[in-house]
Amino acid sequence: MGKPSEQRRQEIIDATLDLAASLGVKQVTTQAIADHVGIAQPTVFRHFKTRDAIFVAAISSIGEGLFRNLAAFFSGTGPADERLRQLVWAQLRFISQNRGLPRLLFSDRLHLESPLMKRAVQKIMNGYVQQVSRMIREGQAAGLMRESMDADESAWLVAALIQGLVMRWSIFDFDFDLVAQAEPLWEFIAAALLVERDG
Amino acid sequence: MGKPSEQRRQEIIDATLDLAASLGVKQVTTQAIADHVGIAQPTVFRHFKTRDAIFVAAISSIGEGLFRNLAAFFSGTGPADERLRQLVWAQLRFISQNRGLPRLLFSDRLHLESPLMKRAVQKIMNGYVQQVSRMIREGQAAGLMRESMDADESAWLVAALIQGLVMRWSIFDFDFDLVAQAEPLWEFIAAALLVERDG
DNA sequence: TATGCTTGCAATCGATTACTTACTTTTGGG
DNA sequence: CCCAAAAGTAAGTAATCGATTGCAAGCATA
Repeated sequence: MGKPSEQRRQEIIDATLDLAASLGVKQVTTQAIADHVGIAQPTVFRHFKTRDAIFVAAISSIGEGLFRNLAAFFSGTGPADERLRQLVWAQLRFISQNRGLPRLLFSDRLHLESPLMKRAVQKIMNGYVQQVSRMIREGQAAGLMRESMDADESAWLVAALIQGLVMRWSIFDFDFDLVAQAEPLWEFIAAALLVERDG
Repeated sequence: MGKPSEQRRQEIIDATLDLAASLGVKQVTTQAIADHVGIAQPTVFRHFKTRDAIFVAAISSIGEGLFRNLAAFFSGTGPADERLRQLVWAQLRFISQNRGLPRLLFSDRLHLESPLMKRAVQKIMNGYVQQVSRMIREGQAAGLMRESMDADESAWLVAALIQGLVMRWSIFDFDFDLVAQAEPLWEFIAAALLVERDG
């Protein structure tokens, strides 16, 4: 018997994300995954029923990683505006170190072929926006953020800003420092959401 | 001899965009294009050297359509803030009527397989951002927009907002009215960019 | 009418790839 | 120590798809 199944599953998921980051989703064939893990191609199907199931698991895995990375800011104790600011930085840091994420996000496999993958992403996005919306309402209650902005809509737009930025990063071949964009990004968000202080 | 080449080329491009909108990029096989146009599959290669060249032409075609649609707002004569506001509406209207665009934008073919397609998109994005940046500088000069915001960075972030919104639209299966999102989107942009008026 | 270019198609090639089958090896519990 | 179950593989299947080839038909020009 080879390695225990759970360990192999994770190896296959990691290989999938590695390969997606460096080669793109389409190049992540079951053969490529097998080579990367160091097993035979049919063995992949011992652990996942279909290729699609691998991608769904990979999305979930990276989504969990993201939430683990951001949990401290979602439920921290400091002022909401500062937590949101740090969240932006942490998120860009995480994405810049997990390039498989944009590759999966911007794949037609996700957008049309695989309803399961899409549902996994929808779940992650909904969870994310819910947390950010809560932070904004906290900020509003504390008098730090404008009451005039709708918290839910604003949370979606914060998510959209980051996704759009990541999309630009992907289209321009990862050729600028994503984390360095956190500053102008935060300036924009702050200008939109925070109440005006001093003049 | 059949139809003149230019006409066939456009038919092939239109078929590509139609099919991409309804089926996704991967499903746009040369056979599917041929069926949709009503010609044989090898005939497609009489008009385009490779499948990739079809997508590049399709991107360029839709990019030209976008600029034709937005040109009036880029170079209009009214106040910059009002023109930017109308630009947002016009752009969302255009995209909602050209669903092939998000399908192409969020395809792995674009993001990794086809450097030519990517370059075409980069060119469109650069042109778009340049125009928006110019509008923002106009608004700043007219005292309508905050001098504290960098025009170029802000223009990229406006583009990111729209792209992120469109991405959500695509991931959620086009199941909400994109144009209806123009209002909260503009509220966010206005809060970030415009100077505070009345209290 | 002869010539040459363009558009068109049927047939097919060559390569790729997800997945299956039939079989072997390894492991761990009783 | 045995043996059932899990993990592994080699070989093959079936289907897809981009691209090529060889040839026919139409139109323009000389």
